[in-house]
Amino acid sequence: MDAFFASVEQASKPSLRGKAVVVGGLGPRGVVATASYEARVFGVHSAMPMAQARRLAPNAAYLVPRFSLYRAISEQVMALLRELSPLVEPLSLDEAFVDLEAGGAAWDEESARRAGRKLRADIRAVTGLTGSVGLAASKMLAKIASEQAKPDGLVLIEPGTERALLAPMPVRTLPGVGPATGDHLRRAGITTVEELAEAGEDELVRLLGKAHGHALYAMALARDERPVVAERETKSVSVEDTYDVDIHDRLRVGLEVQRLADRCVGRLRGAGLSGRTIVLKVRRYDFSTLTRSETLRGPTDDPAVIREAAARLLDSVDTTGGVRLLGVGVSGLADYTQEDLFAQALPARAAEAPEETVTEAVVERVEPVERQWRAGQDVRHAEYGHGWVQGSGLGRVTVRFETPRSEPGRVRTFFVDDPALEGADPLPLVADLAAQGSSEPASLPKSRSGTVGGEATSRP
DNA sequence: TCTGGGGTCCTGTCGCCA
DNA sequence: TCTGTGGCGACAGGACCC
Repeated sequence: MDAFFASVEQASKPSLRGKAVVVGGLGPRGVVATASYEARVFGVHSAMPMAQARRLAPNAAYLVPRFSLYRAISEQVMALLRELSPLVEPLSLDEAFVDLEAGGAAWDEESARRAGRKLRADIRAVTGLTGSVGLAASKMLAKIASEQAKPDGLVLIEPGTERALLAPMPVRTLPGVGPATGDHLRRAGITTVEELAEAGEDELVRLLGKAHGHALYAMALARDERPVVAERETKSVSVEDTYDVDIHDRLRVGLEVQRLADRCVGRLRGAGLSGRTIVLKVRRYDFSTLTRSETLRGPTDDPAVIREAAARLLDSVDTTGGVRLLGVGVSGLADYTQEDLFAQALPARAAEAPEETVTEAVVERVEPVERQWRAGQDVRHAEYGHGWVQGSGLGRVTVRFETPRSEPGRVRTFFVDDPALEGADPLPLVADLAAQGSSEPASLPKSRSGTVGGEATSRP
């Protein structure tokens, strides 16, 4: 999908179409998640600190991400991809590999192009958004093709032309070559894919290590045999928070770690998982990051156990000077717990000690009660109808009243505690055919499994 | 300029054990 | 009994991706 988060916001907010839109964290330490193509003209791009983006594009619209909406749209697109093939590998909310051959959707160049064109049309019809398609004989090449196809295009890499195509490209084009590897290679005099291939496998292994060296040499020769894998097991679950201001108070640090442990357990349980290894992550005032981990004898999803482990790990960390980020994670996952095993062995004991208050403790902490209006949030006003928060401050909130299928709307300002104003669910971007003629208001699918797609591979 | 959040994978080191 | 070696799990850090 092209500039996915920003495109969704433009589709749901008519007044933002054709304008610079930046989606990301709006706090003092936020970064850009996605910038619309109009914002990219100013030099704004993903992962850039928000403060810098605001200097480059002061007149852009700055919005917080609405993940539940993106997820719902992602699921619609993933469903379209699964119509093409059972082998769909989601990479993120807005990208996926599809093995067209396995689904019988394509067997040569022409059929692949046809499938790609139809997919793009279907995505537009179902979501109102544009997606780009890269067609090639391997995942690496399909990915490169889809990058070339953006925005709103389709690129097919013809078999036999791969090496010639890759040769002049910068090494950074290849997946897995980031800033560090790119620098490393540049210092060794390697800047293009051709030079990578010429360097030879042994030299690359010497420079980058075994796994990376072999993999990169293969990619430089356009060799990539990795299959499209539909089901991937989760390996870890984690939550982390960056604080607007560094935390110095050791007591507060401890409390935050407990809170994060509870949130992590909430996620773990939500996924029906438990884990053996507890990981504490601390980013200090100077951005140095350290992790401490502890492996238990068996997997657990018990908040008390995970809180205690996280607290022990914190004991071994020096936080003088302040911390800017804390995180708690669990890995070594299983879909059962050590307690389950005990329960099987001792059914009588399990019955006499019913699950105590731990679950409540986890649930209770989730929702803050305070009323907050965040830029981009959907709202409904008793008199003016559906709109979105354009900004808030000084006890006022500014709302623009418009819907995905209306004309750009008017702006009105209210007191933040105006009783006529309430939070609302996002409206669908495209007229929902199923809901038309029914008394139910149109709404997005709440649960369907899957995620969004961009790349497709085929072996013509 | 001042760096999010959620992941995956790889490497080096250390201690234990056969 | 002593020494060497290799495998392996745990742990910490780093690179990368979206």
